[in-house]
Amino acid sequence: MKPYLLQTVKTLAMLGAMRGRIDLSSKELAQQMNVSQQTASRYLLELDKIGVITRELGIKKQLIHITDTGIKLLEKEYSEYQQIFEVSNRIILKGRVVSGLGEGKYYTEQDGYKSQFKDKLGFIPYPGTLNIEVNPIERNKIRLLKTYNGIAIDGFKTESRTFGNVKCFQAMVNNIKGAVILPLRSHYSMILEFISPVHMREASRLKDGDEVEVIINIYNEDNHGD
Amino acid sequence: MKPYLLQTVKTLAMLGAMRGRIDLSSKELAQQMNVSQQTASRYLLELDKIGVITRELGIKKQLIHITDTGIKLLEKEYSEYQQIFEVSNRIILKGRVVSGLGEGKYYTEQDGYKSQFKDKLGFIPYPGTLNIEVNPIERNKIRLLKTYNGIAIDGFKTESRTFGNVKCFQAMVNNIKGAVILPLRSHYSMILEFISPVHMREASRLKDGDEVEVIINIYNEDNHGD
DNA sequence: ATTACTAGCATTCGAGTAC
DNA sequence: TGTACTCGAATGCTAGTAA
Repeated sequence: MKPYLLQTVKTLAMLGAMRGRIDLSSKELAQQMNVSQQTASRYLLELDKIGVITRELGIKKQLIHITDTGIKLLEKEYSEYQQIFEVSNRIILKGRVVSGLGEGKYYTEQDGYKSQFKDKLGFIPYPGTLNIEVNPIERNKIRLLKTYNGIAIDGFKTESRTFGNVKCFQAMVNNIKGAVILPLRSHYSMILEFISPVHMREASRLKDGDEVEVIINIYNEDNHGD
Repeated sequence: MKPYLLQTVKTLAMLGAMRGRIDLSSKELAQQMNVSQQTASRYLLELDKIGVITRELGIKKQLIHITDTGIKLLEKEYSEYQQIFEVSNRIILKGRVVSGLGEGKYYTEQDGYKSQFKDKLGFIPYPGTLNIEVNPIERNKIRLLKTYNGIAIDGFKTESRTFGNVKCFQAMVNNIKGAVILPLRSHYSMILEFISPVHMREASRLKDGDEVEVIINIYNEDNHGD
């Protein structure tokens, strides 16, 4: 979608073309958008061609109506602005399912962690984590996520070794509730580890390379750490 | 504002550049926007030039942050989408009662305004205005409000000075009918001034810091100004 | 009145490439 | 790696104008 066409549909919507047909000449649209009459005319032709609006040419102006395709376009744009301004208590990011080294299973089976997961998250995770390689462009969101306190899971010691502190955030993948786990001290990683009461790869039919959306709950904005 | 630049700022905002600096290369932005690296680089240069973003060039990527100017741009766009989807003949917003500088009393006592209030609003306001500091998250609604014509109150001159044009909207606070007043030419303000036939602080037992809801009547959608 | 074509100018694009 | 310049091609713009 060309940006100027999107702006045109938006302008039409603001003039009421989403709710019904509006009487509009290319000259009027041109004035509204600060372009020439010819350009406005071309915009309308292009939008018509790609099925975003319907037109009926009258003897004078034209009757313009935004189609469902056009409405979907606007809704998508609107929801993106909502994400920018309103949905600040959660972070949404996309990534791909990848295979880990089996470490996730080892960690989630430790009683020291398991009991805390049950107490603080309300579920005992299925052994193993779903590793999600976050889309490179969204790694800034991981950095942002790390500034929130989240749910603290304390480290502990066993006879053989030490397990470090981690923090969790309630999260959702493919409509299944769970949590993402972040090690407190770690190098910068683009892999998110997701745990849930069920076996994700089975319940959600996920395999390596599948793209998933992770919705992470960060509770509130005052929850900043560090 | 060129449409493609607006889209660029929106993309940056979705990547978190409104909340803080984000690490981003022109190549990554290019992928996100489906343009070439060169074009993305130019977009960033243009946005920097017009003061919409700030950049810090690092050894690798660049640190990008959206300025207040850029945020205002996005807010304007967002409020226009709200207008499209939230069809309503009124704007509801919340704020807190704050103290003014006594100016409200001075203005509401001017005969030049008083007579027009009586004619056009149907009441003579109690001397003084109830100043309401609008909840920051709802400041976009004020911008939206400003795009409506409202009820025009003409400016006038006295021997000593000039009083500017203002516009009003019928409004309600704590179930008491009155109007909000907006100066026609003014910098961006988060303070709404509410007038009514009665002394609001007394009739409604309001004091500084109290939260109030303001319901503003904008009549109809064709009532746009400018 | 309109819409919208054509022609030519202006802007924008991306490949190549310097740094 | 990066950023960002040059420059030819592609796209977009408007004036003139036909219908």
